[in-house]
Amino acid sequence: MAYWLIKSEPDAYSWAQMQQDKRTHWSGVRNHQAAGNLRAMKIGDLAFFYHSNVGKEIVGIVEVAATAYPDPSDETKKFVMVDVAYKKSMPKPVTLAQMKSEKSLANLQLIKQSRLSVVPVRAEEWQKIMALGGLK
DNA sequence: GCCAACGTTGGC
DNA sequence: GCCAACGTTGGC
Repeated sequence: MAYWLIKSEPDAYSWAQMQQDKRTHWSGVRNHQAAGNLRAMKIGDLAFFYHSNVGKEIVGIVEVAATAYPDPSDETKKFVMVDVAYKKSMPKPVTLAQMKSEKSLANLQLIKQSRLSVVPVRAEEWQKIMALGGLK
């Protein structure tokens, strides 16, 4: 099983909305590298839900519920989307500042490539962030 | 095919 | 509001 981190601006689609919807189409990705990550997702993979711009923190966890399929909102037919389902909220949101101050998270793709909206997370990074967020 | 100009994302 | 990073577009 793989781990990921997906970003959303809360003004566009917030965690509160995700909790309400329970499941949503993760559409609108228009970057080939991010799309490649979407294609690599498997059912049951977990992803952190990160609020970019406003908040700049990981607020929850979602589970991949459908693997990549064509994004109908993309006229070029090149991009895909996945479905994700609400899993749980972070008892304590983990901020970007917190992650940057952790030496063990120095290689986070989120930090190294801040503009990418779908990034992989290593297992050890996942565990570390879970602990920071008050889970397990 | 190169590269300058421009647009977008996202942190500060 | 500014700026760095980086992707895309279009002229040549």
